[in-house]
Amino acid sequence: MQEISTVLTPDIEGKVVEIRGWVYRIRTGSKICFVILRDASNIIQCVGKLDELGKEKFDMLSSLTIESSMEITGSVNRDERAVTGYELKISAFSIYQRNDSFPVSKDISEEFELDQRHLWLRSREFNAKLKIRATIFHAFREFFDHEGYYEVQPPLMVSTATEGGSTLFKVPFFGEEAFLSQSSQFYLETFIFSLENVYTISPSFRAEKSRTWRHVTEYWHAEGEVAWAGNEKMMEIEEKMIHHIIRAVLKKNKEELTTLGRNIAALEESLKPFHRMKYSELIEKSASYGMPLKYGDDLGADEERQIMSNFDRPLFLTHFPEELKTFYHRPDPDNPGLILCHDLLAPEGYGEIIGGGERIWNYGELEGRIEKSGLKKEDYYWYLDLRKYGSIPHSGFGLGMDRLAMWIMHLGNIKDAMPYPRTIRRLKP
RNA sequence: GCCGCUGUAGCUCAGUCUGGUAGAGCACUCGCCUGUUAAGCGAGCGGUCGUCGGUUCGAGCCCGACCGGCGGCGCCA
Repeated sequence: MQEISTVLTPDIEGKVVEIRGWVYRIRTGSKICFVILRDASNIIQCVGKLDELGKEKFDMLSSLTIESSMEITGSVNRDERAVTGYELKISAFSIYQRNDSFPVSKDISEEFELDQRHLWLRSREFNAKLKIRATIFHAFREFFDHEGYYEVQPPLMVSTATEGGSTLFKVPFFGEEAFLSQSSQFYLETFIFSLENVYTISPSFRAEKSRTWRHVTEYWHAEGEVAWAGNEKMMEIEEKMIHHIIRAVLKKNKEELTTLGRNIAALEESLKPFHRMKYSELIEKSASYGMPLKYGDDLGADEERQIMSNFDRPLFLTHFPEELKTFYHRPDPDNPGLILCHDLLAPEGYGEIIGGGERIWNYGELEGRIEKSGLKKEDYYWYLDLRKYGSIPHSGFGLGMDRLAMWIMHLGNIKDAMPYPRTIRRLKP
């Protein structure tokens, strides 16, 4: 038994092989039948003929349905007429299951496709997406492991919010009220006092009633926290990390990128050094980017999309005004009113994929910012404790893995970049 | 929370303006076809037109209410 991809090579030509998988397409004539078989690796056209199989076997073969599972034995030949260049001449086959007609066919709406996601995962398109996602997740871990970071596991049921404004999912918790984590940042900060450099990939949940192309209520959040690092250092690390991920995808998934119609040259542009710009500089140049902004304006989806249509690779935007960022960001001692933070905006109109920066490490300063934000000090006692016992300068970041995947695959909606997206109206399948 | 759109066969849609008893393609079943490429040709199967109420001799179509769904913005990753 072998993978279909290993059959599609010149040295197998003329040999007899056994393959197994699912019927991807079937076309029948009265004396000839084409079964295109699919497995995890690829597809191959198999041909069965009446005079070679006999009537009983031939009828059994030609009455198969799309997605029926089977195994096939036959000899392989090069054939320009076959989709993947090789054809298997069927000498024997056995059927695991002949199913009824498959619900997913051509002419399906986006909504129906989402209802049938559990079946749609089998499509060549989603097969390619899942392979690319696997590479992205693996490459992220590989990068930080190689750099000597430790992967840690923060809790997902928590008692406090990280971002002030975000809405939290409530969960009953033995008579108390718990929330699903919207970011592991604060917990990651606790780990650095033991391990110094840490990262995690874990789900984050946001109960906002968002209906946009880049928001979902459950997403994979890759976060890192680095002891002794400043904003500049943090950006250097992130740039290397993104470069590593893109290089891995280009190395392992060229075929899948092609299946998805991704412009590979455009993606390769992002292997070059990223652009860097201060918020104030962006405001000055905003008119020339076709999106005039004034100082103090925040960047919405339309603004980011318009600005990033001017860039061929990612842009680090730094030094935002204090009012635009949440309480834990560290103000710049050299530039009053500005924050030592960065957003990484993806090119080709994709916008924000990372938010990060230096964290306030002075106790009094953090205490003041918590109070100013109208939050209760008691809820954050453990977070404040970190600034009480051996506090150090440190930075961190949060990366939306699904947004990164959406950009790398050049998709129009985050829901198409993940297998089971959760939105305000979707909890199934 | 705000703005826009939508609901007819298993799926994708037409029919609604101009009211007269339900259509196409795909899927499925049967038949034909010895090289198909989301094959083709012929026949068949398939619908309480989102729900409730109203107008009318007559409502998929007009009016009202309700329910469901989609897209976009804000929020951010």
